[in-house]
Amino acid sequence: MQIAQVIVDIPTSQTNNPFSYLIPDNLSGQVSPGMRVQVPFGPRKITGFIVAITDRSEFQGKLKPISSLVDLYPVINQELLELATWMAGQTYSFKINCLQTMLPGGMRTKFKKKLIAKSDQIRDDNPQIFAGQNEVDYDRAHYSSNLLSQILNLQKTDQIKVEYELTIHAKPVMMAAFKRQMTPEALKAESQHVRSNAIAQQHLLKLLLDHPDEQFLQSKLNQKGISSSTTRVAEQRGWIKKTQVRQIRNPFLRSVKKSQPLKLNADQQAAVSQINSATSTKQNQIFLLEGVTGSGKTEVYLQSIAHALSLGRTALMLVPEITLTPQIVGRIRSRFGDQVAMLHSALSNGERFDEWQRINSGQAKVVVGVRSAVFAPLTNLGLIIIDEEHDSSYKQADNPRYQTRDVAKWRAAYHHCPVVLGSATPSLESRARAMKGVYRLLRLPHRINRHALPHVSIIDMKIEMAKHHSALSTALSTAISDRLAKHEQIILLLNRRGYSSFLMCRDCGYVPRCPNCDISLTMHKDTGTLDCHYCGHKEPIPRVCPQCHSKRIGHYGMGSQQLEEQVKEMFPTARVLRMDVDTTRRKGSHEAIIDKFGAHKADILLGTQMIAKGLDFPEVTLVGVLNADSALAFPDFRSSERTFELLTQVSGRAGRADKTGEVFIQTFNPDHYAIQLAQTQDYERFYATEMRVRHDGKYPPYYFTVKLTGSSPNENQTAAEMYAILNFLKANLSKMAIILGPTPKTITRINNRYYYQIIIKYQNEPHLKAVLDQVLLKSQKKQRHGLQIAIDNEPLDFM
DNA sequence: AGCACGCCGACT
DNA sequence: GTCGGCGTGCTC
Repeated sequence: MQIAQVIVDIPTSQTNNPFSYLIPDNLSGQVSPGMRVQVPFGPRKITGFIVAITDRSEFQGKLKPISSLVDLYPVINQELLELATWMAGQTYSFKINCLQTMLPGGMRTKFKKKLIAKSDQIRDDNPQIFAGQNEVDYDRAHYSSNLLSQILNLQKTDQIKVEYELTIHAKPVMMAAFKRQMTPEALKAESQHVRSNAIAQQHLLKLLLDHPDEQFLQSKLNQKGISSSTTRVAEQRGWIKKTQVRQIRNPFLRSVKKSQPLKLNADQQAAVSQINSATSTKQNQIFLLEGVTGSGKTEVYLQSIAHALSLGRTALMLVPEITLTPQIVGRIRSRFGDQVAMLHSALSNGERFDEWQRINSGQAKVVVGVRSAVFAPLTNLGLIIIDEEHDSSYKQADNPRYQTRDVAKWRAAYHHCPVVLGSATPSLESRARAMKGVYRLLRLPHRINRHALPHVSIIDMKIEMAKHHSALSTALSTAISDRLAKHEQIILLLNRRGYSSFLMCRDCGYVPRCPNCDISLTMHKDTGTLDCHYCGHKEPIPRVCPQCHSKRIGHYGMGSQQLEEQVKEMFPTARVLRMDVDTTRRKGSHEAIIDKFGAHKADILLGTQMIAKGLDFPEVTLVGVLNADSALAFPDFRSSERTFELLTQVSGRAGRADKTGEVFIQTFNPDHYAIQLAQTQDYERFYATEMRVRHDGKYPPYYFTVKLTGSSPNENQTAAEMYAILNFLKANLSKMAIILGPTPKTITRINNRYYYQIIIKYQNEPHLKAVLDQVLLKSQKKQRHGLQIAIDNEPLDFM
């Protein structure tokens, strides 16, 4: 007897091990590992993933059979099944969550529970439940406890039936298609009978006679003026036969011209040949490709991918979330054409599903995508590239909290292929590994065509603010006027959305705060609301101070909206474009703004971080960073690294073509090393300085770290539980482990939950994994009291 | 997750 | 005496 081992869709530690189910005769031979199935689980039906098929089970009790199949083919291959097991352990999360993360959104299953009255009498006797319908959706939240017990009773007395309806959002698009049914002779005869003014019918007959073996899509026929009503008539008369054809949605909006490999300089050539030789010899080598902006990293990627393809293998290229702009995808597609699949968050569920299908079926050989694309079901991988490897979007913020780099390394080890980590400003972790020889360092120290780096000036805003209260320093506004006069373009960067403006009463100092979170509300002039960026709470902007009724309540701080207004006021003739979370929310608007600015239909582009990365505008000769320190102000050990990265990156935006660029960095900390060293783009000295800071502070990469966050609606309970965990950790870890906390988080209350955290820093703790697994297990029992524990292995920040 | 079983307070 | 509160454990 064949038995399926199933990871069921119930996120608890008890279900981290598979449950055994019998494979019924009617399904035998059809099931294989990686398929999803519907199984009985207690009184309910749920979905699960088959992870193995065995001929015996450890389980002593009676086995139930699988109810039905969700998939007709495996959606998770053997490699990814193994990866899920590793990842669950690595990230302290449940296997089921890892498996689900690997599938494109929209392929996830949802159950709808339905109540069905067994007779009209029963329906009419229970109007509160059925409201005259024979079948209703069951929604627990909508029923009173009285009604719930009533439903339970009806169920026990077998008067109603409960059904579980499975829904999957992503479905293939089917399109009607038609094939000739009659012989050409018969069709000719038909055309005699058709009225001469039935133009569409005549047209269709002619098409069928001219192309007797073609399959006509309805969409194609529509273009020729043959509507579905015509085809319906034709079908009735037996001219044609209707079938359904699967359509692949095409997320690539524009076609691209084919491009040829560029000539490499010596450094690029050296990098490409080392990577290619690792691919050829199936070496699981990790490369750190360090190259300043404009040094031609992308061409190295492209030629390494080409080599992997030439060996009949596939390639995966990962890019940061906001970088996946048409500019980059276009370059990849122009080289590799339709072999490229793209996976990113701007795709609709349907588009993502279709792209995933093209990968799973082996049609697509190159995948370009964001974080989650690291799970692309490519087989026979020959190369994995992670561009801008230091980028924070590679770490998933919620469960499973995986680091894309680590998943990529696991997959590369599985496939015996190289990984290329590329960056102008590598993370300290990666660079330190390269120095130790764990990774191989490849360098591209020169800008292509020997363009000079832009001239960077640092402006001390302490001095500026003593003179005036404008967001733009005198030097920067003079430079803007100058560029506007020369018809050159300008980028203004406002660091961080959180720096946006808030409301304050000038008489009593009252600041409106979120009722659910410990944070002040942010002003949004366009919607006329005060918003909380943590829980989404919104309220209207008050005209008078709610506390002292003064009318002198106004905004403080500088958001991108205010900046836009100020810039327009100062330079009334300039065409200004703003790009931030608010203006790019709509699908395609990000692209539209980039296109517009690229076509020089605007003079000034202002916005947040998202304009700093990956964009290439040759006409930009001036970049202004308005508040370089706001990242520095964060109470976190990575804030210097973040600041240096950002400043280096934006500076690279200026003067890429034949015009030399100029960069102004406005700051209140002109002497800070992250700002000083960004001025000269001196990564080497930054690395050395920052490593010393990390060493002295016992931070990564010198120490490994784990962050434990506990939260509950009751602050005292949260604190008490975290102290209990602290004691448990102290008792079970070595004396060498550094345990910090518990401390309330920077924003202690979010959505009426109180957050406390413990940080563990360690160099060698062989039992850590086992100890933390126990913490997690114990906390499961306490979850009923509202306590939640999250374990973040190697967190990006300590906040 | 959700449902059943089990042990203590206010009701016909 | 019982109905029902929700605290605990299990689901192949």
